[in-house]
Amino acid sequence: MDHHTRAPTKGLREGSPLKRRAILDAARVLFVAEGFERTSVDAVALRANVSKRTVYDYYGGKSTLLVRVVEEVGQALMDSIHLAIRAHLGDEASLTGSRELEAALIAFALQVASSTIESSDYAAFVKLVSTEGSHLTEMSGHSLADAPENAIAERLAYFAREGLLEVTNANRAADHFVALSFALVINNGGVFGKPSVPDTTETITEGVRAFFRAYSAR
Amino acid sequence: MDHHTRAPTKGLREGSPLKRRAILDAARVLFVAEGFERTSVDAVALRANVSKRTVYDYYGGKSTLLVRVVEEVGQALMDSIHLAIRAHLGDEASLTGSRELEAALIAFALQVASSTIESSDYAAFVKLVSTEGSHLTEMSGHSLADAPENAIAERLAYFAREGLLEVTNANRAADHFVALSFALVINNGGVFGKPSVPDTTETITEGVRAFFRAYSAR
DNA sequence: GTGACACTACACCGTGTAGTGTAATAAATA
DNA sequence: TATTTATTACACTACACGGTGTAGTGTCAC
Repeated sequence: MDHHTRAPTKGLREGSPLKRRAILDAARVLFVAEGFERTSVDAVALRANVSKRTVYDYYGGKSTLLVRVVEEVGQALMDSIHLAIRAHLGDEASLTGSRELEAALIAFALQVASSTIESSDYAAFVKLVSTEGSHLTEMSGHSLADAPENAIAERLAYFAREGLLEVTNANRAADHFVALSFALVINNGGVFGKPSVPDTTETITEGVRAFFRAYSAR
Repeated sequence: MDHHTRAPTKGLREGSPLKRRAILDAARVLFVAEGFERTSVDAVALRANVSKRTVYDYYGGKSTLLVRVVEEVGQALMDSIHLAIRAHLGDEASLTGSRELEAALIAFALQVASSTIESSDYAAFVKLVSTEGSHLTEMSGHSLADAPENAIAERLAYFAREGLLEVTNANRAADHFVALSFALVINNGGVFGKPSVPDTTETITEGVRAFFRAYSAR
């Protein structure tokens, strides 16, 4: 894993890793909870038990703080997905039958959902990115956007090659998979912000089942 | 800023319907394009060719303006959906075969998408609501949230009764329908804000096809 | 001690912006 | 024409917030 190693802005202080963490954590929580615009730098400093000046000395300003937060959470999501793929959808997995594959897909989606989405209001974070994303033109890791879906698409193509799925367009299939599982959990029950909060496990399970009905090789 | 929030119908001026429209239209366009926070009341007044004072005389303030905009667009969406349902999924429609139903579902989704979603960046509007929605606790018409999905669920249940679909939970099926069609168009290609902009028609068509594969009675 | 450094506390600036008060003016109405 | 009403133009308040400069304090190494 390559780290920054770069000088994005000048005259920043290195400081203690603990304070860096505290600031970044505070920023993430507040951005997610209140939104980027509504979160003041003072509030971040207060929550991190750090002076406002230190926030500016560590990170260059509010916008860079947002960039760092997005980078970090995006990376966490990607790691989580790759981990879950290795755990349930790897090449060596003995997914010989249709039932096994369905179960594996469900397990995969459940693991990703529980490890990242549910924790710390990941849902709100995605909204944050898609909303405040206009401030993120300078995202170093655009990999954030494509990587997850690409990874899933690659696996689906693999299972298609194995004769377990019927997939003509892997990327679209991946979009459908995400739409039926994670997306449903994130914006709860549809695009029109419903208030109902059904069981995440059930939502994911049924979503993946529907995906499987649509894409399994008969 | 924690003052009042209470003066919905008190001391407001009636004024001319034209100016009301102009103000509301300007607010809608700017809120959608720039976001609620980033839009100043001055900008709204400027765009509506009206003095800022008039904006405050007509509507009570910025937040009420947002509420009115959300109410209106939500209503437009609902009307559009009901219209499309009547046009393609009505009881009297001669949907005897499986192929006809699939085609009708596609036509329905395409009509809703083209009449509301594409026009005037409805996508951005949905994001606006889901983001600034915390300011909308006092939404008079909560019908905005439930109605669309409920209407779709009702139709799906009907087709299930007719033996054309296999649906155990109509509401969940409706969620899946929306997720595979409108939601995919709105947040383009997945939850992780992809930059790609494929054809809306193709996205909708393929999404509904996938839905049909998952829910058609074999 | 002395210096180098990290950090805080705090005052401060500039700016953007919600919201109000009011005088002047245009338009409708009597 | 006189009066009332709608609307504008504009000044003005209040305030939140991003960002900076700086004085002072604690800490550690030499």
